[in-house]
Amino acid sequence: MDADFQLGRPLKGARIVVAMSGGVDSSVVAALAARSGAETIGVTLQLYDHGAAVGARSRTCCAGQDIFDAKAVAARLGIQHHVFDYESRFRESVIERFADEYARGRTPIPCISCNQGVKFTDLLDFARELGADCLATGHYVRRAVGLHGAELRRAADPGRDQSYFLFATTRAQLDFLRFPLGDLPKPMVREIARELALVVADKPDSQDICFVPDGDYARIVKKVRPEAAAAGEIVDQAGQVLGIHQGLIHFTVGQRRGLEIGGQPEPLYVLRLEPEAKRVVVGPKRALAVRAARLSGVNWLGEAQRAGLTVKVRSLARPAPAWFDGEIVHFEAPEYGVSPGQAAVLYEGDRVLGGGWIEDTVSAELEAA
RNA sequence: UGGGGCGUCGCCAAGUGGUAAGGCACCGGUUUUUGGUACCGGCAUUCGCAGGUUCGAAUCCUGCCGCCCCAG
Repeated sequence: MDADFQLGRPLKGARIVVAMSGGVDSSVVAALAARSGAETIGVTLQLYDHGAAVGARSRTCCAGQDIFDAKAVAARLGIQHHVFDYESRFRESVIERFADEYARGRTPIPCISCNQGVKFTDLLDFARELGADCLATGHYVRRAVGLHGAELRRAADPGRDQSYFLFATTRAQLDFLRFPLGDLPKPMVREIARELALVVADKPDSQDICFVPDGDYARIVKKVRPEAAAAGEIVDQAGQVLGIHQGLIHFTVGQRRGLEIGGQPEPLYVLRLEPEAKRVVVGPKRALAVRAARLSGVNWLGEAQRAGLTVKVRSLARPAPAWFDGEIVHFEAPEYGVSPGQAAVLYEGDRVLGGGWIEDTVSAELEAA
């Protein structure tokens, strides 16, 4: 299987930089690049280090064993490989921002900060400096060239699509990026890895937040922003105190579990977080319905599309019908669990038009009342 | 210490002689490169305590303990 790197020039003599995380996906991208005939340079960023605590079987990326794996793959493929220490950069652009958001009562998406900053800014600039023709990554997303230039599209394998995490990719970045796995089903990627006998062929997929080894992200936030772990009241919409919580960091809008409030006729969900008062406001599911969301930091890759769009307010969700006026996304049917700090990503069919960060929402219940 | 009511899983709560519903919470799993959601599964050999009646009681009787309300 050969990949199309969309270079518009012969691959022989071209130079491709591959972002290698140490997982199967980016390893296969490196293999496809090497096989294309282009000069291939693998680059791995060391983003954090948990030391010996992180074993070979952990589902991480860009640390410890992963770097070792990336090196082994590069050696096997016979390509150059470089490792750069981006720990401090990652700490401030991803980890600290992650903690800050929680402290503000919002729910961050570190994977997008990481793509936006370290990967598509720092690493991309570095690839340019190397005189590369493109930077290839293992993201499951497609890049197509349309009438108006490069377009970002959902992956062919809907179960693997990662376009949600790439909404902030700018046109300039998209011009330089390539995603060779966007057309492939995951099983085929593993098959290629096995055929080439890459050591990472059967390595488990990374999941959860990469820099949180044990799933206890609250501990990380607490270390950076202790105030986010302060206890407070859990109140209903009328302000009646129903319970006590152990820190806003443990909650997000739409969350049901973890409130530890029993004796209710129906489940309670987090409606909003009030960081100044350290309060968690809860209510029934119907109170969670939202009809619109105001966005900030909008990145637009489309033309003048407004209506007939779909939007995803979380990574795992079927896109919902919506229209966008440039600042506010209007949902045609109520959405539930729309949390400030998360991303709203707009699509026209399979194409990613852009998106933005959710700042606040408009309740759908108010209108019904 | 007169009268009335109540005491069933962490919480709410069915069940008045036939061998403990349900909801909430909690736990586990599935899903998943964010947080969540959703779905599936688990969760009182025991009904305030001690006796008694009965083939059989959470349900009937007796006593005790605790709580609530009204009245002193």
